[in-house]
Amino acid sequence: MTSTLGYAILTVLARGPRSGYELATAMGHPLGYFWTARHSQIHPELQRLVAAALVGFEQVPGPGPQRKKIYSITGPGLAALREWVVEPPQPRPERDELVLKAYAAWLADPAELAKLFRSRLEAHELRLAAFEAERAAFPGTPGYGSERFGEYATLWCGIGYENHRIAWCRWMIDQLETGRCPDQPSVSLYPSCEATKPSES
Amino acid sequence: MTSTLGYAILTVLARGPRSGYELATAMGHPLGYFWTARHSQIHPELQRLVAAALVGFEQVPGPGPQRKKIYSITGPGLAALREWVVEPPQPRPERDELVLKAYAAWLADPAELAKLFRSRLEAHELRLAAFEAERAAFPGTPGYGSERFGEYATLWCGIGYENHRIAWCRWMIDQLETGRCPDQPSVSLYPSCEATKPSES
DNA sequence: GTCCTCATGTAAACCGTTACATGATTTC
DNA sequence: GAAATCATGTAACGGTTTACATGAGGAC
Repeated sequence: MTSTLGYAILTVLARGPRSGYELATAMGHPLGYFWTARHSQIHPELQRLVAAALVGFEQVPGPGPQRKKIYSITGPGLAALREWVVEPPQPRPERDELVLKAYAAWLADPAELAKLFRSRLEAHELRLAAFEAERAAFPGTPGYGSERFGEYATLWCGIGYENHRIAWCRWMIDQLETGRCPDQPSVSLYPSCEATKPSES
Repeated sequence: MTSTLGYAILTVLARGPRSGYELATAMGHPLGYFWTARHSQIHPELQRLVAAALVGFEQVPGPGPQRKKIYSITGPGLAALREWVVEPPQPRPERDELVLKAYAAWLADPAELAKLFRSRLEAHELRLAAFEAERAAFPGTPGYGSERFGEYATLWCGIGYENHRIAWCRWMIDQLETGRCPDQPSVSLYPSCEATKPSES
């Protein structure tokens, strides 16, 4: 029983031996799009994985008196990873601040909020373009037994997600820019002296 | 400067006064789809919000010697909330265990993994149906000045997300069930005695 | 009488981020 | 010589979950 971070590390190590530093940089691309960790989290976790014999390491003398450790997955580590992959993930609570802001949109200045969503839209469009370019680099769909299948599958997911977000941002911007503003409900404030409060628009 | 949880609470309180208990249950539906918190987190946060004068409360004697507190948003609280809504959200690192498992799919038994994705697909289809039913209950698109616009906008986002997930799960299942399994790359194990290791399929 | 809902809190543990701390190698 | 990169760790802090703790009211 390891934490999900442990399995994320094992997932990378199954692709080949890495140093702690390389693992930390691997948490950037493409892994960083669905799992991240800083080196300050990775090094202690590696120590735990070594203690659990899921991972081993070799001291590699780099140029000079460098104490570089190259970690590899062990047989038991690979077995644990294989088991974990097909287990249902424990549901994590969703926390999406942008959606929360959308939920509170009725309180905001629509022009200001549209500006925020336009900037988010741009970011999603940029990321989509990068993902599309990456997918174009694949000759075809890799088979599931191939290491590259994972990359392709997560890329597929990322492209779908970005498209969904782009559509939503566009819809939000459209609503905020061209939408009518029919009813302005009241906010009941504390101290509860005034029952209704007209909008300051 | 409050935490996002504080703004989530203010977002709910802007819709009307609530007790701490009601706030905790409000973190179920629909808020729970994009922000959650337990009562053990809500009560201390309410104390902080009261200390910051963003929120006030009235002791309401329920039936019997009940010490129930009804919280309301204050003028400064509403002002802070309005400012927060249009500020760009700080980017949170994505952590999606299912996508991580997809990244490690090449190690797994495809039939077992397909089973997992079928169960996830079912869950997304159920949630989509619930969302669609909710959207059908709206007479039309609420204007952005309406309190209900937030509900509609987040529902829109949720429906788009579920559709995206459903498409991805279906693609994954299709790949795992009908896909070919051409190349089986090796895993370099520790101790590094064997360079290649054929698959146990 | 027992269980469920309403109601409010605290404490311990865990996960993750930021900051602190060190030091060699390479590039400009 | 300064800065960037490679390299490994620890400490403090903040946010979140789980568990502990209590108690009234209503339904069965």
